[in-house]
Amino acid sequence: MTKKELIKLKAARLFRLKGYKATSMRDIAQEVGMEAASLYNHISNKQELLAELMMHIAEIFTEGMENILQSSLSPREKLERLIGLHIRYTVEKPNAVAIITSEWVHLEEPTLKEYLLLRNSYEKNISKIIQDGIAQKQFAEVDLEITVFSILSTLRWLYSWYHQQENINPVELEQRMIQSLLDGVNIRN
Amino acid sequence: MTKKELIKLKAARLFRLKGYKATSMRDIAQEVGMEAASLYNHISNKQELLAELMMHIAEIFTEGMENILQSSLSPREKLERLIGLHIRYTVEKPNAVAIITSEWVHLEEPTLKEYLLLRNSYEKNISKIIQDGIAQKQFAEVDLEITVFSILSTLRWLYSWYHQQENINPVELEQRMIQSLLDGVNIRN
DNA sequence: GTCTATAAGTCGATAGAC
DNA sequence: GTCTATCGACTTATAGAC
Repeated sequence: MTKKELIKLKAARLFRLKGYKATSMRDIAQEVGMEAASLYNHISNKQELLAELMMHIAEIFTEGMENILQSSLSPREKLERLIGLHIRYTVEKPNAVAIITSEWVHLEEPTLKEYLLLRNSYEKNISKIIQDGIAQKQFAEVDLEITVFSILSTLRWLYSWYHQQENINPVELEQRMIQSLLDGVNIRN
Repeated sequence: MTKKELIKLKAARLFRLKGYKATSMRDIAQEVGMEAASLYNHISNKQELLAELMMHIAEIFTEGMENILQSSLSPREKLERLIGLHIRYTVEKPNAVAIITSEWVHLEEPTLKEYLLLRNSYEKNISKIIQDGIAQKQFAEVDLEITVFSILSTLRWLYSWYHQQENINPVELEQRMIQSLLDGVNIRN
């Protein structure tokens, strides 16, 4: 791991715990074990840290979504994969997931615009999957807007719930979440 | 409206838009139409603004919950009332609802402890309602933890979705949300 | 009750020695 | 590549004139 990667790792944890604005370069430096001035030999400024952390995880989710969309899975299976995607990265990179959910307001232009573009298209893609599922009669005729919002809220804020659950198995969690979220969407028998 | 109420009103909007840490006393003063120093004739410090805004809305939700619990409604009706409660205050006080959801991390002790106490008991009460509904066979045997988390996520983050919907009728929204959230919980026919 | 002036501290970021 | 020293701007909050 390079020094820059270490700095980003420590910054991510602090941004998550205290928020971007409340985290100082001195805070980050202390975690890394150097003086604040030395950070600037590895990064150009504080905003760069936020931008790189955010765009990296945003691109991971975007790629995950593209893989799901390009597959020949059914809408139900696509939704299951999407839930799996969120659980995997919530467990693997909880800090990054927390930051992308809560700290994006502190992004400056032009990165803010780039992020919002990815975010919008991500939401539209979820909407499309559910719409397809309804059209193919795999899902009940639910309220599209509210269902998308509800699923997205649950997936986005999973990190805040997950980190206080200690002995939970990610694989088991995935099964429980799939069942819980899809039973509200799934066609009744 | 007193000057203090006006200050809290303007502060709430800025805390929501920019976050507590990124909002300066000068920002608030400018919105109110006075100098930053003059604010201190009406409030004692910045943290007091956050604490009063947060605890006021927290108590509103706590009282709403108590009214629901003390009623003789069925679990399903209680959950419907709870959804109505969140929609009402999301529409009436979107800034306060946003702040309680996103800015509570910046609360200082002892208010932080008080807030977390209310928050914990609120979550336990939702859990109790759903548990009762399952016991009375009004709800399906859903995964309790995940269902509570999912409903709470959806209700808490409603403000972020609502403020970008322009022509939505709160009464209609309530019906749509009740249907959407409860169909995932409700027993299948 | 509002203002100007300012205290006392923190912020992000840079300069330059080593 | 890390340090010390420091700049200049900004922060919350107070003192005191009016």
